[in-house]
Amino acid sequence: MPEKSSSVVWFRNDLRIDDNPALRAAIDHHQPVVALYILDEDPSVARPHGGASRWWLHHSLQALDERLRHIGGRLILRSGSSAEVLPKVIREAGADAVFWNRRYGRGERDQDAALKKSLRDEGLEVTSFAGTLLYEPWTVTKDDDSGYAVFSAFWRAAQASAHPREVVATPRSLDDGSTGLDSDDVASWKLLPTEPDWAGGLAEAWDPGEQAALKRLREFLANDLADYGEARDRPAEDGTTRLSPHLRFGEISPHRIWHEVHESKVGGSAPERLLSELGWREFNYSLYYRHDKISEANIKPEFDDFPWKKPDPEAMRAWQKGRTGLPLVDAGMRQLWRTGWMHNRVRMVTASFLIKNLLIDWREGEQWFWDTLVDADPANNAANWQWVAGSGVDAAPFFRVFNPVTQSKKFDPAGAYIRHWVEELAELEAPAIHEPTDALGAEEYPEPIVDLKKTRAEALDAFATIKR
DNA sequence: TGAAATGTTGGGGCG
DNA sequence: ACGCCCCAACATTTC
Repeated sequence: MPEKSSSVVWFRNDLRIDDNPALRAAIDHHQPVVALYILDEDPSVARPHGGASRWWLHHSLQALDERLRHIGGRLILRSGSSAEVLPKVIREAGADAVFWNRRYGRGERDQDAALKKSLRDEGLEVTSFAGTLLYEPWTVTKDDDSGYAVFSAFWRAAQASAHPREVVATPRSLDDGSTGLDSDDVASWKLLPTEPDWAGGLAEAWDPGEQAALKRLREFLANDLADYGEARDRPAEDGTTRLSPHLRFGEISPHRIWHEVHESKVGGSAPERLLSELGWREFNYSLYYRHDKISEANIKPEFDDFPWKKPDPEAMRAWQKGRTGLPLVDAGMRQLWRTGWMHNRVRMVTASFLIKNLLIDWREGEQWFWDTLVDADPANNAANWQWVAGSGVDAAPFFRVFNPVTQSKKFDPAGAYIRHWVEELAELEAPAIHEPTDALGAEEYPEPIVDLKKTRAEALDAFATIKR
């Protein structure tokens, strides 16, 4: 072992140098430092990234490398099984310590635990940190150690349990320990689409990386937080934080957001409202922690008998491409396809439409979102789909069926969101645009592919068959 | 973080 | 002034 031994910081879902406890600990106590990211596509460890997420990951890794170079380091890229690659890099670097921020899926925890044990057995120092969640899922429990099944009780208990830790300072410099280590070229990972290259809209809409994330947070706090409570529901406005993909890849930490919201001068209920959205993220992770198969298995087992419609590729394709004839649904699905993101309210409407008007299994919708969302998150995406389906924990009751026309009149009254995303309807004015069926000028726009009233009734009948 | 059906109330038009 | 009807507005129930 070399005289001056180094440490490895294993980056996973924490692609930032700000408020990164693992990186901070390595720099403070164990220089020189090797920064490592491993592309491990073994599905038994973690769900492989979908297409839009791969695009984001490519740029996020480049951004992290830049940030590390800025402070004197660089990011080493390797691919393969983490269980083999991590020990290999440790040997090559002659490191005797490893630092990482924790992951929460079953396969991830198993892998991390096994690595921690085997590396410690070899005499290495291995330390893990809370970098991704405000509250570790095993710390927010009821008296019998089980997890909470109701969001409000969960969030109350979490907030009462402790304040989230302080943010740790952005390192100004590091002593790079990667000399002589090979790194893959990120381009060789082929994370970007080739043909067709559908990423143009993503590049227009997004700027991956922690600097853009911090900038957006500051802008939001200065300009948008005050009106968040109302504006967040109107998809035509930029009333939401749009931090979701940055959070997904850990380009910003929830701790950073939590503390800056608390320090903001904005009064009223908006700050609390925003924090409760972070709370839903924590809640979803606590469900994921206890239900590893959350994207595959109904949490409520009675939904296993739900009479979903036989596979209907035509309806599925109409939904995916935004050709359902329901303007708000189509606007949302096109925003998703073009930008890799959809406004939260419209996610609820489009999901409700797929599940309850088309009677298509929520898992098909969840998979589509997984492939097309830049913020596709193993906990949030699945838990939110189960929320809409009614099969989840503290989910919306199944009979809560969104009417896409009513929702559109209520939350996009002027039709600005629809007009922006559905070109065929761009000439239509407000009342007509919500139900353009016989409106003049709605060229080439499809008739609704289903009768809302009829399919709603059918969904309720279907649900009645699985009720005790 | 729902919508539709059903029930209730009260004001206004009208004979 | 009264009864009757209509209907909007709101409340409650149901899915």
